[in-house]
Amino acid sequence: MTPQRIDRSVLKELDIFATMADEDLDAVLQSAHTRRLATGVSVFNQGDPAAEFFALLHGRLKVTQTAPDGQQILVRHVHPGDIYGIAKAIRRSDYPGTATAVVESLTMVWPINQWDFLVARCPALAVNALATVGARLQEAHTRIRELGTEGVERRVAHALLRLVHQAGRKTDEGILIDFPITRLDIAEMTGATLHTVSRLLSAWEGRGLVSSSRKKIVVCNPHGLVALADGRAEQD
Amino acid sequence: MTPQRIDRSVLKELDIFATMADEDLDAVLQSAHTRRLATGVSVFNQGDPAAEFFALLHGRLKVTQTAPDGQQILVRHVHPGDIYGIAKAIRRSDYPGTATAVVESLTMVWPINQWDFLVARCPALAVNALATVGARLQEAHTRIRELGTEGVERRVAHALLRLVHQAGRKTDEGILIDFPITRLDIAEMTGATLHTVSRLLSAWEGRGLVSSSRKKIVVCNPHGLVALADGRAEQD
DNA sequence: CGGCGAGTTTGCGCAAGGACAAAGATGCAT
DNA sequence: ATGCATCTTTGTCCTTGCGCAAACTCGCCG
Repeated sequence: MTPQRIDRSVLKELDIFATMADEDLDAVLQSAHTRRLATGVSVFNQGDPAAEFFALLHGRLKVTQTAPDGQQILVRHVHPGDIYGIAKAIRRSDYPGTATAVVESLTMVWPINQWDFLVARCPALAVNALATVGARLQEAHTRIRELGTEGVERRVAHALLRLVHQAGRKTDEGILIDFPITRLDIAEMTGATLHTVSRLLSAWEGRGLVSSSRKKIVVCNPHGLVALADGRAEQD
Repeated sequence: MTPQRIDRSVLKELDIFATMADEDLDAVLQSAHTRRLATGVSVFNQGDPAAEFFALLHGRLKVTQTAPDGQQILVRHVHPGDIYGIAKAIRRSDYPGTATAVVESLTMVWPINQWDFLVARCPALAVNALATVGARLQEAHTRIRELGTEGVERRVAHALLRLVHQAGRKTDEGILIDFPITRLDIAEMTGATLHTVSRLLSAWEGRGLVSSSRKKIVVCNPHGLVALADGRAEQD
């Protein structure tokens, strides 16, 4: 499938471009192209020279980071409308993580040198990017606090609620996390082992809080999960 | 002591203003004033409406964040030359944490409404702030990785090395962390208890890695500490 | 349609480090 | 000078959740 024509209106969906004038949007479109991503394919790898930056149009990505000793964490998921891979904006010359499609996805791509050009032309871009990165920083601090002060059960509950917030879709059994996610993914998000996550989900399933199967999680009782996350013991 | 006259040259020391033209610097100075902070005094408190933003000239601050359940973490230290409290830049109307002077300090202060004004006048400000926040985000991810995958000993070793990097001063016994810091502070930086931190420092002191006393830590053998942080067992 | 690989479940034992407790140092304040 | 608040050390016990091991299930690919 050949890269398709993208319309200005698509860009306006992206927070980062939302405040830009039409002619600036056209300039942004000029230098962009799109790329299809099959499930499991990586957009960039940790350590690669940062040659491009991106915005996700459809699908989902996960961003992981691996330590020298091989230990891996899941940094965040990328959802439609998010920009990502903006290493240049934070003055890195390489990507600090690896971005991988967890479902078939479609992304916009810009050559990295366009960043400075676009920012010069439209300073609001830097301001918007600052807000985006700031929001990520706050979420990171929240995770640090959880990792430092809460037990595994509460951390996993928080992570699940965050996923519900980011990618929840109502169904008749409850709220579905609307992309494939494994026990290992959740373990890497929460600093647990996949074994512990599996045990927790089994226990919760028994209590009717969630309903899960292979790569799929439905939260049946969000209220109960919030109680768990807040550390209030569940009482039936 | 009355607020003293600040010179342009002072601003140029701050990363965030480093690239600005002289007349812009003067505009920045116009709206600024300075404030002395006695040890233990807070500059702003978590949840306060964000009315000002700041840059530290002398001294040290610590930024803490407290969860609803009272659990606290130490988010970071603020060093001379850092800007902080820029809630507005990341579109928050309140401060997400509390900043407290750990030694007598001197800070610059701007009314928050100056932020938009200054950014409009000098877009480089947003670009520089983006780089600063980006660097903090990367550090936060590193901490998340450590918290999720490493044991307490390695985490404390990493935290200590980071402190050495940020505020190390050579002395003849080794590298001194150049501001008062308690076991509890380190515990709140690493997700440990002050008891465990105390035990670790005692053990390390026995091995000649560090030398510590009340609110004071000297790293005697940085190389050995790096070995610990990397998870390579120490062999004498 | 059968096999294989990725993902999941579950059991068991153990170790890291937290909880609790109490005593000891240090230095500031009056 | 002395007393108190803050910070630190150390001991003992006990829980959390990880390590290891093994079986099981699902769905896809040939």
